[in-house]
Amino acid sequence: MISYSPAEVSQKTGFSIDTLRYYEKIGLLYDVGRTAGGRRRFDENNLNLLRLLRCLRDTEMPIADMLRFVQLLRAGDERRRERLAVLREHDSRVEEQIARLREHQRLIRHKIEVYTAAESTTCS
Amino acid sequence: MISYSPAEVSQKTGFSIDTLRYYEKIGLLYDVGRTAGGRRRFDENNLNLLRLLRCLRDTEMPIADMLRFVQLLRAGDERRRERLAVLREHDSRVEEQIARLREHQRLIRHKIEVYTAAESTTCS
DNA sequence: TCTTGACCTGGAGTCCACTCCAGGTGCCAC
DNA sequence: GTGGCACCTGGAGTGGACTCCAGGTCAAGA
Repeated sequence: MISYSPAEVSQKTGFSIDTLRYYEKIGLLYDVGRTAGGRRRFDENNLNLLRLLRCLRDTEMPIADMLRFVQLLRAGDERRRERLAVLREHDSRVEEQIARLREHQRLIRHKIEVYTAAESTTCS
Repeated sequence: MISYSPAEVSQKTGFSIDTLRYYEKIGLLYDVGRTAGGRRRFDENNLNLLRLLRCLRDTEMPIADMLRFVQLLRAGDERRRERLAVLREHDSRVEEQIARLREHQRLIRHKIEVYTAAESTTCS
């Protein structure tokens, strides 16, 4: 099976090597292989998990929640429903997040228009 | 002119009273009135600025950048173009942010389908 | 064989944006 | 005039998520 060095994984996932070590230490990342000399070797499974963690992280899921999710993952099929629930709930939070951003963008764009129209310094 | 107590402003803007004080201390919020006894009284200008700060904050603008923006605000009309530039640039970052969220949402939704379809525990 | 760069560990340090605290004062209703 | 709540200040503390460090090891090329 193909395996990857920390540097390669860092490059592929955008997590720093320190972060990879940190995630492994706290249990977010598991089943990471080692060479005889003790160096990490990451496989496709590790990479796929990291890609999912990247998504969850970038959509504001706190580490503690990701940890619970990973525990459900490791618990196997009997907790599939719970994993599903976590993701569904998170998905709707992402939806709200996007809506909020759009809302804020509206005001920012309004300000842009106002400044483009060259008015006074008051914050109207 | 109508003015508001810290508690009212906190309620209206969603910033805690401590945060209002903090923002004033670091210079994000300026020209806040006081009663004879030293209590803050906020006016419509303060409120409008806070509303804008809320948008910038919620769209991930760091405090340091907001501070630069506020300095441009206070500098008056001659720096209107720079304010405009800051907002335009930020607007496009918000756009990217939304795009990234959508992208991540796609993977999350894919996972949801996968789990709904009841498969193994590997992170595929 | 030697060098060099990537990697290892545990633990301390950093950064950001607040949030809390102690000790004191203002103000309004009763 | 007094009780009690909202508010004041400077400064210390917090939480989350890394990031850095010292001191050592591994491994591939010259």
